[in-house]
Amino acid sequence: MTTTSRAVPGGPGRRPERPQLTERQEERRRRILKATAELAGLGGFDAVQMREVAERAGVALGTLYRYFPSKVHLLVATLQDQLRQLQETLRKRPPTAAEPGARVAQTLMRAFRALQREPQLADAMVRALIFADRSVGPEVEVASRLTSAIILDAMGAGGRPTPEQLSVARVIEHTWHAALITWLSGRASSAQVRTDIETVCRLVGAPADRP
Amino acid sequence: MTTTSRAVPGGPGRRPERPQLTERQEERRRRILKATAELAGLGGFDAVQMREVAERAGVALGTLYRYFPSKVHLLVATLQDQLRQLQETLRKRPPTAAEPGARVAQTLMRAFRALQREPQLADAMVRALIFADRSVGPEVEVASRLTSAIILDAMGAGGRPTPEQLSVARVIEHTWHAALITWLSGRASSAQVRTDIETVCRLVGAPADRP
DNA sequence: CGTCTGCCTGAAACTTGTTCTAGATTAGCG
DNA sequence: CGCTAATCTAGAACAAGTTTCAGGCAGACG
Repeated sequence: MTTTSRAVPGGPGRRPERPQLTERQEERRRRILKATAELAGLGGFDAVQMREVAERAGVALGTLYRYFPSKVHLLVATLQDQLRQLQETLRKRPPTAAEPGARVAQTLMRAFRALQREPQLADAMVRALIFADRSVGPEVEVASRLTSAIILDAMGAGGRPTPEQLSVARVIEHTWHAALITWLSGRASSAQVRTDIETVCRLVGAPADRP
Repeated sequence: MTTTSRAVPGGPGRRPERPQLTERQEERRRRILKATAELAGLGGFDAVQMREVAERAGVALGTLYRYFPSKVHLLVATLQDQLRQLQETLRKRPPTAAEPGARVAQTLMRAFRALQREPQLADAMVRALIFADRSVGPEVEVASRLTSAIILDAMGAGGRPTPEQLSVARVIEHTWHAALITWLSGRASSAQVRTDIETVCRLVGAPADRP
């Protein structure tokens, strides 16, 4: 048993994230993520069962685990996908409000409406994100960075945000996640979520350049 | 199979929370929670294994499940215990700062230091809290209410808080939970947690009577 | 073309949360 | 005390995440 360092498709190469993937491998990966999103959309976190994902994606169970080392990894990767899509959409149609705080609120409410259309998918992704332990650290970090970037963009702090702006964005991101959790677990209405989002955006002001 | 409504010790009686419990039963319940806290303190969420808890508590597995219908229920009950203890402590030594925001920050930092002493226990309880699904709704609600009460107390809104104060407390509670999560999953340092707490308390001001 | 290495498959095994069953114990109660 | 229903115990059984293993296939390289 030498230092095998079993070559995971998802990456021994450290930096290049996901190094060179064969065409067929890229294809497999896509099928896995598609199957995951389908099942998640159907029944949430619990409905994403690894055997079922593997079957739908037409890969062996072992292969699924080679691409994504755990169910949480798989779902966080799915979240990354969705966040990137959202980022695309926002780039095309940015929020229109004048105040930074209002723009952030507008952006998050848009995202929230999208999640409301697929509450089960939202459940799967968010639960995975917050349940993730240290072993998923890097992947969660990527998702978190995407979220922060979306918020900072809405704040108008696109390029080089100040430390203060970063702190504010963190607080907003935290509130966003926690509000989603309470909504998903049925302890808060969607109206309550809206209130929470508006409250935090209003209170912290999401200032673009305030000293 | 009639409408058995299997009489769980934890309560068919709805309101009285946990109705009349025999001495022996109360004793069992204590042993279970003790074993849970021990295991959790040792290795966090994953180390709390139902068989092991049952064995340490000296009860059968079936009994454990009769008292706490799932691992998450068990850990949320443990959290409730700890929160009540914290509340006691705070009643004896309330925060000293003059500003409401500062008092909240002081209170939360005190709680955070306590958690830092038992990071694994914190891991188990917090992960359970946020991972809880609808079936744990009532228990999570209790824990959430305890947390809110602690924050509102620190704000000086003890008796009858205004809607604005409730919103603010919600945002603070959300940030608190989310900050803990990022700390527990190793994506934020304890210094970062302190910053987040101070940021949200400062930004929202935790106003005691502001219109 | 043949071989070699690494990826993929199918299937079984293992782990841990959860459920179920049969029998022993206990708590209430007449 | 003796009866009844509820509770507890020991242990098997089941479900889903994860690991492992033997063998097949494919592309790289000589």
